[in-house]
Amino acid sequence: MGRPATPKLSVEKIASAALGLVDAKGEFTIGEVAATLAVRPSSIYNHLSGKAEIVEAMRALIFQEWPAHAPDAPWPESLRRLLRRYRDAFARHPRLIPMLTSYTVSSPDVVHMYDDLATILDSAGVPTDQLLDVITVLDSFVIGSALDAAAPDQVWDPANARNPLLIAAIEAAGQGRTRADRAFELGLDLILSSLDRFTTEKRLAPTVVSGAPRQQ
Amino acid sequence: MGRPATPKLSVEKIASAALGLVDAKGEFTIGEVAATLAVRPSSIYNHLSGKAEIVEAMRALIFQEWPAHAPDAPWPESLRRLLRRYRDAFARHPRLIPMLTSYTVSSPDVVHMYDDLATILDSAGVPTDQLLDVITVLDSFVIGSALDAAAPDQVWDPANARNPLLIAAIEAAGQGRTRADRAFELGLDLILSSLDRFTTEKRLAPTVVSGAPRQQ
DNA sequence: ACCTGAACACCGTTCAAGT
DNA sequence: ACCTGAACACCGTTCAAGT
Repeated sequence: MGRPATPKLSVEKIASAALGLVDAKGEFTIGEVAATLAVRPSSIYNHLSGKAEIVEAMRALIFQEWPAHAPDAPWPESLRRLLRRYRDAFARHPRLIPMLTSYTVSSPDVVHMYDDLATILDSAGVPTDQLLDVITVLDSFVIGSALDAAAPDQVWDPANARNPLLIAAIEAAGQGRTRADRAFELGLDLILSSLDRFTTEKRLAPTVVSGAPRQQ
Repeated sequence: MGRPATPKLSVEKIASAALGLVDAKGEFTIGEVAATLAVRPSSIYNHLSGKAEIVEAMRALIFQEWPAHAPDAPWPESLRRLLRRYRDAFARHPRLIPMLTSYTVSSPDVVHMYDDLATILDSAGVPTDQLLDVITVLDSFVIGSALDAAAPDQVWDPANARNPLLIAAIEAAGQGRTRADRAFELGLDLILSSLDRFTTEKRLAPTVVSGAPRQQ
């Protein structure tokens, strides 16, 4: 029926509708997004060029308004806060995470955060030629932890284990988000305390830098 | 044409054909798998009940013949070897990784490895009620690192960065797998050295265990 | 500039028919 | 037991037509 006086759609409305569907059911189709917005599927293509672009718009949505770095805390605390906020941005939409695992790092929305990260690590004394490696380690841990938080509750089923030690460990640990959160904090402790210790020395893990031994 | 004298298909043949397609093009369709095996798409369903089961068969394929734990090395070395092997199992098929990120942990193929992991960590002195948290940390880091290794080469594009520190860091670091491998080894160093230090004390990061502070 | 309806190629899955 | 052909519902995408 021709174009309406005021547009019925926008990139944000589309991304937000898709995000609602993913949160609720773990997936989305163009048809469902269109139905949510009371529109025909082909209308979507006036605003975005395909499904992949909808996913990118969803990524932009959850990283929207990344707060500027407030550098007044000592670096371990700044770093800890940044990494928590980063993981939380993912963990608020657990079913979305698997859709974002391709080329996360290049997304322009996240670049701001890496800029902050670089500043903090530099102030911590990480040498320039190891800065990207440390960023990669932190990034890998955060994304892996977000995926872990996205996993269903019963992933750690004692029935799947054979080792009595593992069975006991599963029963001793909680379930769901509490377990995932606790593990994330432990990982932060392990990584940051090593960083703290190593940066007081001249460089990190010198034996490894020149060439890592591969496979046993 | 009815059934052949000897079956043309098997679960392994199907998984292997699909894996070849994913390695080559990053995705697969049932039709392509069927074509590769000179068979009609509907034939697949005599062996597997759908696309999701093909993915599970691919997971089983890459974890096939997980070697039994040889516990003669000191634990840090055993742990290092296990984690490298775990990551390599993924990293050999980088484009497959995003398909495996849902419910990784529950897969029966991987359980064997977690049994080994529990044994090693126990011998390292990790208390039972923290064993699963440590396993989760290691698992998150390995999976995050595998995803990083799967990322295309140009993810770290200096053009995307604004912070001069980050730009310098990107230029100082290499590209592609070498960079990813180096970062993985650094992460192992950071995590394992903390583990080593903390397990000589009575327990890991005691302040965090009872309840993690969330969001700044 | 933006919504619509019709049309397209393609995809996963089912199932009766065949040996 | 296992391959086939036909059929299905569904999906992403294109595009000329309408205002």
